[in-house]
Amino acid sequence: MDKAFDFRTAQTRWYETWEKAGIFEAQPKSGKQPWSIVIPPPNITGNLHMGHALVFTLHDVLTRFKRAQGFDAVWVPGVDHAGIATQMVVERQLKADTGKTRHDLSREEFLEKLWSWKEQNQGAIENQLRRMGASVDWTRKRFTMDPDLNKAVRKVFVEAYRKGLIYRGPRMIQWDPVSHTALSDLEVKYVEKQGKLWHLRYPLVDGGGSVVVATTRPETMLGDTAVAVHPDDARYAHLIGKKVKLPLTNREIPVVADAFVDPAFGTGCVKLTPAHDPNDHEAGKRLGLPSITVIGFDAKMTAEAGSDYAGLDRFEARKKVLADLEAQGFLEKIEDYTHQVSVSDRTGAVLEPLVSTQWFMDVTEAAQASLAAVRDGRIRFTPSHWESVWEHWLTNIQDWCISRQLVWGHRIPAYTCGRCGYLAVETDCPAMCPHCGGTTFEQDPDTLDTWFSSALWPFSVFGWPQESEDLKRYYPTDVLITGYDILFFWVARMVMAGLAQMGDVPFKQVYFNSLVRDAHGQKMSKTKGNVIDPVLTMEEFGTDALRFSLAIMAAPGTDISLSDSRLQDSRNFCNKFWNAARFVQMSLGDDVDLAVEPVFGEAEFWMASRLREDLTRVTEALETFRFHEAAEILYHLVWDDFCATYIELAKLTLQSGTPAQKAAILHFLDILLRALHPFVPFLTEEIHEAVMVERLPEGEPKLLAARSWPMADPLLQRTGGHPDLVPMLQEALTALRRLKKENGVDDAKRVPAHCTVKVLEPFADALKSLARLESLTFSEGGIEGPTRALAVVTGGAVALELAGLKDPAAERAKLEKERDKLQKELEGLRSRLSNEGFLAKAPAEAVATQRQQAAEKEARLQQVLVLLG
RNA sequence: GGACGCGUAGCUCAGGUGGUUAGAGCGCUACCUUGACACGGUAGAGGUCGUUGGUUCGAGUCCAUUCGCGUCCA
Repeated sequence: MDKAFDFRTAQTRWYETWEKAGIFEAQPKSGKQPWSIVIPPPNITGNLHMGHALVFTLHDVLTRFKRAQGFDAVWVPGVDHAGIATQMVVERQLKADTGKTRHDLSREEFLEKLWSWKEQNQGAIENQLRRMGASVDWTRKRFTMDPDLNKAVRKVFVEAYRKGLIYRGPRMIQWDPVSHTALSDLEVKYVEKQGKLWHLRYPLVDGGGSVVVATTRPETMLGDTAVAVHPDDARYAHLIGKKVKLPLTNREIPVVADAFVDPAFGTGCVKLTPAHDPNDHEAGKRLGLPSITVIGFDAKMTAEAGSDYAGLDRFEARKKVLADLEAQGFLEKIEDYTHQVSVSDRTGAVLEPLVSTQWFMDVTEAAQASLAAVRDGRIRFTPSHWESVWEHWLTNIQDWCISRQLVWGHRIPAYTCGRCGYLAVETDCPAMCPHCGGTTFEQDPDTLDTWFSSALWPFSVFGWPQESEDLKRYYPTDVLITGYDILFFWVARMVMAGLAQMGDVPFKQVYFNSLVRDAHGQKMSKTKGNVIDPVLTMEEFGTDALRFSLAIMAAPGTDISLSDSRLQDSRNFCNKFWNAARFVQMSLGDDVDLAVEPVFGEAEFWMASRLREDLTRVTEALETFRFHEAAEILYHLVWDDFCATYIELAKLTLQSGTPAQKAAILHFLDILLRALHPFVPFLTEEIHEAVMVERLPEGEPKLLAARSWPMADPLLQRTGGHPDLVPMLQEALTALRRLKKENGVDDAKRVPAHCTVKVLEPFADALKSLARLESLTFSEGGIEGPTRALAVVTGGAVALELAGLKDPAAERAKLEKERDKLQKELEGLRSRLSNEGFLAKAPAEAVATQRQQAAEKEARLQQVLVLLG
């Protein structure tokens, strides 16, 4: 083995081997208990970013863990067609390549471009998934627009339509005038902008003065159909029912009363533009006001806006309206004003609320069912506080606008008869119109919101609507791991769809992973330039180091601050483990293998107990999604217990021991390899090949990725020895080293030493070697002599013989200081133990702990007193 | 405006149902090229847990208040 772990070669070698061996494939016929998880399908436009790296790492840790535990574990991979994002990219490319827009192409031509782009780019994200080491079942790979998945989409759509849950009609929606499509409420983002609040004066028709309204969008005044005041607002009560003359038009509009008006905002009078504002739209419906559309789908003013404005862009129109109002004396005043502007989450375009005919889905019932599923625990969230967010959103849910004016996506299965106009909603185009017998149909040109197909993912990937074996076996899935940013977009819709179509939840657990931030806790963004690229990171530090860093920081509910120093630490950890394995390899001859029954000494009993305790905790941590805890336990188990303590103690045995004595360390390494593998698969497989493959018992898989979780290893069940001996040894060793350091003795200089902890006598050689002592004598009782440096340890004291000890008085002062400290601590413990409240109310366990503490302090204090004479 | 989250060593973070002298990694100090590892080893220093008040025998851990930061929803 090389002196250092070369991750570059390791991480390019193993993936293909694993894949070819079929280790990642589901085994539906195996008789094993199934365990399933589906990937949150990355966009085909996307490249691997740190968010993916985290999600995929956690998926893989869990999947490999479950597989090792003996489950038929399947992780289904796939990609999402990402409607708007993909179409934007391809449109941009089309423009760059040919100068054309999509409108210069026929639908079919444009679709062809989209598909060829998809074919070229899908591989990128898939290969990055491989580089991460993701143990997905490639034979079950899916794309959201695969024919089977399209069939699922059409079936769901048609059935919901027949139940009346999907309907088409005119409603106010958020319109993206750049992408030319409707959006759902969720795709709207509100950004704060510095704007103006313009106060406009509208004169009363009867000549009795005027009213002043305040607005952030003056161009919409051309579509005003009323002015509203609060019904209880005494200032304006006399105006209700009167009419005002709308400037720049020759229309007269009424002054109406409605409770939604906030008397404190602006002047307390608001203009109502039912065609261009959601609140005004609602008010307009309540009050029976007409709706005048003055801005069109192209974001330009319509003919309704009047000949002076028709054809102008909405922002141009704003300038002209303001200029005209000012010229005619209707502009009362202008204030600076910070307000929220709705923009497209995807394109950033300022949206226009417009009334438009779209397809909608009534999700009232589905929302209720989804609420119930979380309330009664059929689905559990980690962290659980997301349950309240879930409650809030689902109890205030609106119908979902599902149609998009895009080409890329699942085309809506609605067909209009060319002869009579009958609308047939069918999974396939009908041959004949049931109404008039016509045979020509035109399919609705629109496609469905991308999330409509994503919602079906947990069952469509398994072949639904076919009642496939996979579907029966792997649905519902066991866990969903995804970001909280798509709680509503995706998680909620999957739950709704799963309950509606399958009659069962799509997953039993949802783990919301954290956000990966930079070293200073800042959100990564291209504009800030603080993005850490996972691909580059894997090249610089290794895939295993990246995975381990992400896992050890993945505390539920807390964001991750990723830094080079953290990555270095993980890389160092990988190297540390590599070298421990290298040591084992170098120390063992061909006569030691895993078939050799190991003989245990004190150190081995101790190491076995450490493994037993910690692997129990790791197993539990993984089962409760406490990835950071599992990784940290393993880190210290490897570094502190195995490397720093056990290997050091084993060095003596390994020099002269029998094969049976040497076999222990091999078994321990084997257990650690299996436990670490889900986190650092490349490193461990590489070591496994170098050290274990030749030493495996008959019938054991040759690939670590196929081996079992080590909890059941018989070595872990062995108990015996003196459980505190090794920790006591460590304490004595540290004390001896400290005495050397404190007294300026060179590390390498060997000095005689003494120890009163009799039980450590069997470890005399180890102590001599590790503390670099010339000699070590044991006795019971006190230690005397002014030439000695002294230290109290559990069970006694240790001393160094120092002929030229500089300052015996200082040595004494040190002991006196320790005496005082112990006495003070004991005082605290005793006062607590004499507190009646504590004795009466604290649990017996807590009292016992305190008593034991006091006894230990007491014993230690006695030792100090003995040394002081 | 509503809801939620966060504020613990120089830095970045852990600290289920309250129970001793609050942990980790990095960084820092001193020493060490000792045959697994300098991507290493040895020994150390360093926080009283944002503020104030309360509950309790006992609070970083529960309640209230306040300040600062962040996210989501209107």
